[in-house]
Amino acid sequence: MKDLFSGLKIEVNKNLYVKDPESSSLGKKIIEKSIKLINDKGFEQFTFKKLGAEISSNESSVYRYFENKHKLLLYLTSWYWGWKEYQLVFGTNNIQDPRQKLETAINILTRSVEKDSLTSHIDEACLNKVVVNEFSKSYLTKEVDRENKEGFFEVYNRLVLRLKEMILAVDKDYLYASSLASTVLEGALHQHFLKEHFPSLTECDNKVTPTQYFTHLVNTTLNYTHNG
Amino acid sequence: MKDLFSGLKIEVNKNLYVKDPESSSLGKKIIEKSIKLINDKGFEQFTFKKLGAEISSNESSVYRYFENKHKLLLYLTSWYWGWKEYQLVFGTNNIQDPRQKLETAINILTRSVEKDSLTSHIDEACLNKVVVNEFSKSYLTKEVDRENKEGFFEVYNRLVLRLKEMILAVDKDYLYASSLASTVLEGALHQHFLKEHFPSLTECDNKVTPTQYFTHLVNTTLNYTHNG
DNA sequence: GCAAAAGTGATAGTAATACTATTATATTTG
DNA sequence: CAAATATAATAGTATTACTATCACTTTTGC
Repeated sequence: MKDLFSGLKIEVNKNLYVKDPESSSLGKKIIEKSIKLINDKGFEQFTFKKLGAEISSNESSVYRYFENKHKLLLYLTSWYWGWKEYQLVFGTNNIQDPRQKLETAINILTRSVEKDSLTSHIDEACLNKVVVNEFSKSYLTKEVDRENKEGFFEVYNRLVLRLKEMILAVDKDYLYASSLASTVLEGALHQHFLKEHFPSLTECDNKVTPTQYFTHLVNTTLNYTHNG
Repeated sequence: MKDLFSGLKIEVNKNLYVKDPESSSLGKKIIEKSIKLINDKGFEQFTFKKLGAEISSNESSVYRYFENKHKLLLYLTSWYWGWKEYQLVFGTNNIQDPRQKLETAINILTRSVEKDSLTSHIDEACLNKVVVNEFSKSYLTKEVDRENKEGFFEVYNRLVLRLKEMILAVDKDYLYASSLASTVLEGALHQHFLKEHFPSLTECDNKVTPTQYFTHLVNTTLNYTHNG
C-alpha cells in the first residue's frame, strides 16, 4: 500500500485552513497531535489551548493554521475520506466484474483500519476512531448548507457517488442506489461504534465484521429479481 | 391516535432530571421551549440562559430541572423514542402476519412526523427535527458507556430489540437482525437529514420516502433464499 | 552575508459559556 | 396562617474561544 501512495498528497478544500499544515513541521505536528488529543478527550473537551501544550507551543500558533476546531475537524475528516477514496480507486480500478468490484469497494469502505501508514505524521487507525466518533458532528450543524456549498464535504459526496455508480453497475434498475451508498458509508461508522459501546444492538464483534454484514445486505438487495 | 394515548405518561429515566418537568407548568414550559430553541439555534448555540429568557424566567430556574443541556437532550430524545415505542406497540400488536407486522413497524419508525399532538406542550414534529439533527450528539461522547450503564439509552435499546424480534419473526435464520434493526432506526434519521441537506446522496425527496427505501431494503434482504 | 520577511511563542485581554451560591419574594400546602 | 417549597434575580468563578500585540527566531532573497 505504502509504495502506491508514496509522494501522494491528499487534497482537501483550501478554505478549511488558514495556512496549509502540510507546509511546515509545526503544521504536521498540529495534525498529528490533534488526532490523538481528539481521540483521547473527545471533540467537546478538545481545545486549541490543550493542543498548544501538546505540541510544546501555544494556542496562538494553532490559530495561525486553523480558524477554529470545527474547521480542523472538517480538515481531518476530509483527509480521511480522501485517503479512503484513494484506496477505493486503486483497489478497484482493474476489476472488470461489477459484482466483484462492488464487493471490493464495500470491503475497503467498511473494514476496520489497521496501522498502515501512508504518512509519518498521521496515524490512520487513530484517525479512523476519530471519524467514527466525531464525523457526524461536522455536518450536524446549522452551517451545513453554507459549508456544503463551499465544498467542505466534497470528498465525502464524491465517495458516495462512486459507490452509487458501482451499485448501479451491478443493478441498473435498483431504485435507491444513492441511499444505499450513503447507508453503507454512514452505517459502517455506526456499526463500528455500536460494536464498542452498544454490543446488544449489533451482531458485529471480534468475529463478525461490519464488512460481512454490509456485503450480505447489498448482495441480497441487488440479487433480488425485479418484476418485469 | 390521541384517544389511545390520552392520560398516558411517557416514562424516561429519572436520573435524567433533577426535578420532573412534567410536575409543574414551568417544567412543561422548559420542555416546550427547549425543543423550539434547540431546533432554531442548534444544540451548540443553545444555552440555558437563552432558554431562561424564552420562558420569561432565567438560567437558575432551568438548572433546578436539568443538570445541564446534555441531560436535557437525553431527556428529550428518550421521550421521543418512548413516544415512538408506544406507536410501535399499539400500531403492531394486533397484526398476526410477521411480514405485515414488520412492514408496519418500519413504516412507524421511519416515516416523517406529522403534527399529531399527544401532549399540549410537546410539538412532536419539531421534536422529530431535533432528533434528526441532534440525537447522535447525545451518544457520541466519552461518557457513553457510563451513561448507557445508568440506563440513559434504555428506551432506544429496547426499541432496536423490538424491531430485531420482528425481523427474526420473518426470517429466523437471518444473521444480522440487530444490525439491520439499528441500521433502519439510525439510517432513517440519516436519510431524513440527507433529504434536507445532501439531496444528491439520497433518492428520498418529496415523492420517495425513507420508508419506501427501508421497506424495500428489508423485504429484499429477508426474502433472500438461504442455501440449505 | 545581511536585511527583510515570515514564522513562532508568550502574554494579555474580551465576551460568552457553564456553571454554583445566595438571597429575596412568591406560591403552595398541611 | 405558618412552614415549606418554588421561583426570580443577582453575583461570582473557571473555562472557552477567540483577537491583538510584541519580542524573538528562522528563513529567504539579493
